[in-house]
Amino acid sequence: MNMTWEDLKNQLKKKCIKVTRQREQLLRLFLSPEQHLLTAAQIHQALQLTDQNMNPSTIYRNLETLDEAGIIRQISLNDGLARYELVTDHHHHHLICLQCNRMQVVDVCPFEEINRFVKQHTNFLPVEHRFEIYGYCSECRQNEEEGKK
Amino acid sequence: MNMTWEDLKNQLKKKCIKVTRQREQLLRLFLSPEQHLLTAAQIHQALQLTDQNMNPSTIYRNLETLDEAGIIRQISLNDGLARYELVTDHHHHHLICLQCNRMQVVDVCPFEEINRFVKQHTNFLPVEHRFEIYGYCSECRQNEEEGKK
DNA sequence: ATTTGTGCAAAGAGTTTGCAACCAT
DNA sequence: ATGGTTGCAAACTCTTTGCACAAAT
Repeated sequence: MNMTWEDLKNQLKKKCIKVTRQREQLLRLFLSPEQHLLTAAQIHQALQLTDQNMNPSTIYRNLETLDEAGIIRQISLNDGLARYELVTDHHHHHLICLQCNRMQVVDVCPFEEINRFVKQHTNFLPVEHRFEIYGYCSECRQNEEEGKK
Repeated sequence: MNMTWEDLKNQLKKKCIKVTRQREQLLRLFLSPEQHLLTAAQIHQALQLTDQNMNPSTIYRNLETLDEAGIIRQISLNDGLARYELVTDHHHHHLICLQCNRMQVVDVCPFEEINRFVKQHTNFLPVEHRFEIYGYCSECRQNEEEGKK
């Protein structure tokens, strides 16, 4: 069900993108479930913590390459920083905590109804959409509660 | 129904933000219906076309001031540039053309149903949300059609 | 062997900040 | 009068680019 490094490696090969150490390190980050959605800076920092550090140029160039190849996809949230996530066939949206910025995935999608509405009431041709809900995650709500006691 | 410069001026006074020439010029841009959603660069350019030019620092500082005062609100779209719109009591979402980047407003909002779903199935407390649909506006679709003939 | 990718350094955008002069209240 | 606001210049952050060397196919 979940994607593995082997899956990603196959995608790279299929698209004639060379499998380098740097690309492996970068892509492996996205496989950890806690790190679905990463900025260039977070990637840079995460790699420094583990082993080698990767040059920012390399990170940016690879993010662009992988985005163009459809292996990852860019998403922008309210802070204006470019974030990336793996492309999967699993359609989803995000719940983003206003306090800790962690993100969880939610499977519900209102698009079909809206789509009908838009097609019926406007001349606009819908192609893709983004839907993000901002609020407070269970952990932050719990911490908040405990702080009050 | 639509907001006027007098309305905005009253909001500034109520919040003890001085009514300067620069702030009037900047806010008046948002009153034109074609210019709901503006980047700092678009503001800079628009003001140069009309009369005086405004220093970028002044634009950025005022966008921040007005955002904090709740008179305008920041929105980020897929290109990662910060955009601003007037805050109104009129809840809406955006249709953004992938070709010309123009934006139209749509009143339909799926949030209530999703809200129920999220509250029922997660521990997340929803506070606010964003929903943008990307596609092709009627004008661009028409131009495309005519290009084919 | 050839092509593509990497690190480094420098350059480029967009944005922020310190400071002196200016303006709204 | 005075406290907030502006313009200018410099600084800062994030990102991109040119080039020589290194690595993957």
